[in-house]
Amino acid sequence: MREFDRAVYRLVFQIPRGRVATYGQIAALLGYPRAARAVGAALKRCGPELPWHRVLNHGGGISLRANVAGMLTQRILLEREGIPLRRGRVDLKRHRWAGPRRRPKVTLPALEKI
DNA sequence: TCCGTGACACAAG
DNA sequence: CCTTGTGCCACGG
Repeated sequence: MREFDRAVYRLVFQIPRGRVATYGQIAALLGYPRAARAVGAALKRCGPELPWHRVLNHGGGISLRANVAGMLTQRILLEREGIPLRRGRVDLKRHRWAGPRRRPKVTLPALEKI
């Protein structure tokens, strides 16, 4: 297992139910803004425990071109968790994952007073 | 090590 | 809306 693949899986695993990300977004979040294709390649090799169906192409569509069964599967998995597809696309404006939450800084005003 | 292959992205026509 | 062409880069043979 390659480091890049592990990094992809680690991140994709964090995408919550009801949210989606794009291949390019995952790549960028990992620090490889031009490795979107490599993300797709990594997901092709991932196990079923990973929420791979939450990763879409730049237009919010499903990229499993030649795999009809896979496309249907991804669509079903998405709709099952409340992500609708209109004309074959997910509304990224509405469902895009914001990315992993960095640990909040602990400089709270309340603490300053103490 | 080199080379072809994409579950991509983006711009142009 | 297409469709094509180009850039990209990890992976596998």
